[in-house]
Amino acid sequence: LRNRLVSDRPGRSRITLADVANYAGVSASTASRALNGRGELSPATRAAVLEAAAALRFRPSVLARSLRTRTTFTVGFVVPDIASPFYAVCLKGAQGALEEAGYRVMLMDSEQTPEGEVAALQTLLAHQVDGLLVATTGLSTSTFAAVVDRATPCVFFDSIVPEAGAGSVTLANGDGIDQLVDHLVAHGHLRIAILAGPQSETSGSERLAAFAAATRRRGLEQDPGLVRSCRWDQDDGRRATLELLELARPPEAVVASSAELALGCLAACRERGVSLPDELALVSFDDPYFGGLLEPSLTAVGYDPGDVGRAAAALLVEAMQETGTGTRQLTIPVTLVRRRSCGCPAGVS
Amino acid sequence: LRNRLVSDRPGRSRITLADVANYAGVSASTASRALNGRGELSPATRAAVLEAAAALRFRPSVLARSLRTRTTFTVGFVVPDIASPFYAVCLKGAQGALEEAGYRVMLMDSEQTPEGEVAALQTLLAHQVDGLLVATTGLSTSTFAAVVDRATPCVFFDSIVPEAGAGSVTLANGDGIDQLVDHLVAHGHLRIAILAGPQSETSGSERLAAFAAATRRRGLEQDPGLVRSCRWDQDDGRRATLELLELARPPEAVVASSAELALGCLAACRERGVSLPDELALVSFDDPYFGGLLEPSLTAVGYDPGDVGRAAAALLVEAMQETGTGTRQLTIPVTLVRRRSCGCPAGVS
DNA sequence: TTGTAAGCGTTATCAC
DNA sequence: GTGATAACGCTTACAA
Repeated sequence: LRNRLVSDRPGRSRITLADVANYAGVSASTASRALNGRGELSPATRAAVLEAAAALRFRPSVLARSLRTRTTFTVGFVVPDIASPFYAVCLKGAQGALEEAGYRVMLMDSEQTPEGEVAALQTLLAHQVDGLLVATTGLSTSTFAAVVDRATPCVFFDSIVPEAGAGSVTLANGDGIDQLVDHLVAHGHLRIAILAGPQSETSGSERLAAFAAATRRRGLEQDPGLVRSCRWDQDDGRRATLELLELARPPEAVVASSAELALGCLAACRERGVSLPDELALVSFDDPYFGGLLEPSLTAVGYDPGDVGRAAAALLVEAMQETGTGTRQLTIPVTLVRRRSCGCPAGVS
Repeated sequence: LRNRLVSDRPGRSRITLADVANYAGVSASTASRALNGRGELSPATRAAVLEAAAALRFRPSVLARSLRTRTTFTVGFVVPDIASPFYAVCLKGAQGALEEAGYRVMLMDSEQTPEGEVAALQTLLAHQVDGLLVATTGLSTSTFAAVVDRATPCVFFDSIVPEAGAGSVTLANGDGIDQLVDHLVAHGHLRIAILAGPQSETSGSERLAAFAAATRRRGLEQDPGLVRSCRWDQDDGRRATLELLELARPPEAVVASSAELALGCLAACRERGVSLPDELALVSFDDPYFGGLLEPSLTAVGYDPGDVGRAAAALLVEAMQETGTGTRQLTIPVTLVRRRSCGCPAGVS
């Protein structure tokens, strides 16, 4: 095992396994085995290779390895809008869990459109990602199937494609809305409006459906004018609230389907001089981290979006490792945080 | 050019260029040329290849291509905490600009530690990213140089490594702090404290330095006890504020170096029953999107973090395409938004 | 225990 | 114009 000089590498950009092997005086395959701890080989050779690799500061080419092994240890992450705190925190949770399992994440933003989402999935598949984590904007089962082959496991979170993927993680949308409506009823409200999100997304439609069911069950007023479906953005919430306030008979209370929509509602009320919670009660699905510092402080059902990301990542890792496990559905629970926007006195929570 | 039957593909996972060539009745090299529009070839062959590719739903292997061409069209994005709205929005801006230029982004979270950052950079380099976008936690020039080879262009944003990289994008930290201090002085405050961020990061140290210079220039009180350096988290801001409030002579006003720190200050004041802005004035570097809805609404210098990401991405794309351009420094301007936490009357802005 | 050789799916350099 | 052929840097039978 003589260390050959590491000469004749003119401008060659990268140190390769061959260089290491050469330096250690062994063949490339032996070097590979030593580095990966596969196969039996003499402690001496192993040590020599390891030393060579260290001396040369060898960094294996992930590309070459992936091409050969047909696995990239990369997962694709697709969300409608990464600037949204919810998705950003999901991403952080997922990234942490994936990193721990040895996976890297490639991020794509679908810009809230199905076309963007399809493009994102195609790009990711062209990169041969080992798995997919997606919060869909509402792809159909058939569209999804046409784009993503069965071989690449996919876990949906927040918003799902029916009968597709290796699993899904969603929030307890129904339970959360129930708690919100119940709480408003406890405050004596009978005429409650909802700021609903996009109906193409699971969390939009499930929350609206739960609202309809809950208000019916409670015998509350059923006025179609009280249901406003819009996108998740703050300004959409603002506009929808403005419309509600202009109704001949405005609502007594509003359920916002997300923190952004609640903020929009707050903004609209401030604009119109409507005082919360006296003239209008407000509760929200999503408890933003500054919820307690708003005026009035926000009553909401909360949860940790990081849990959603972590759970989805865990499911995906499982699906990527064990082949052909049945699809699993997880639900992340939510809990009510009572503050002042609903009409509760200060200092309750 | 007879279309050969596409048979004998048993369980072969992927459709390759060879399949397309075979289907079109040409060689792999011709197929490659047709698909990439390189070299001259007869319109008929080109059409045949394109048709074959479409018929077979051919998706070239990015891996193989990258291995061969030595370019991945992937850039690495490293931030201390992707759950932070600032970085999330930067990411979105950068991602959009990069996507447009044909690049994908691989995300790494350094978890606010130098070790995490080094590991992230190494992973990214092992993936042969074409470029790097990093918000450093404060790596030294030498550490950075030891990890990242000169061949991979790197653009820093928000926080930089001195004398390294192909460029940088920072906020107008000095100007922003000046505006904040000037405004508090205009309100008549002489004893002003600062909630400073980590001094290892550019935006932490520049803001503190600017604060020291501005207060000195204005002849304000220079009390070391009024300077609190901590991490960016809300709870750190809360704790630091609590300490300030317990001083024998508490400050009349506070400059928070970030939105998170301002929220922490708000929380601390609420806890202690200190009323803003009467007992303590507060201004902040960073205008969070809900700044107008807080109680009191927050006076702050604002900017669009997306601009930071977009600018950094533009610089990087330039650096990746033209070789050896000199390093460029960009500064994103900030503007003062007057609301109520500073002592201004309602409805100013 | 170690080496040889084939191959992963492309692109590039030559000939023809 | 088009087709062999040789890399790109790695892993893995199969031999030795």
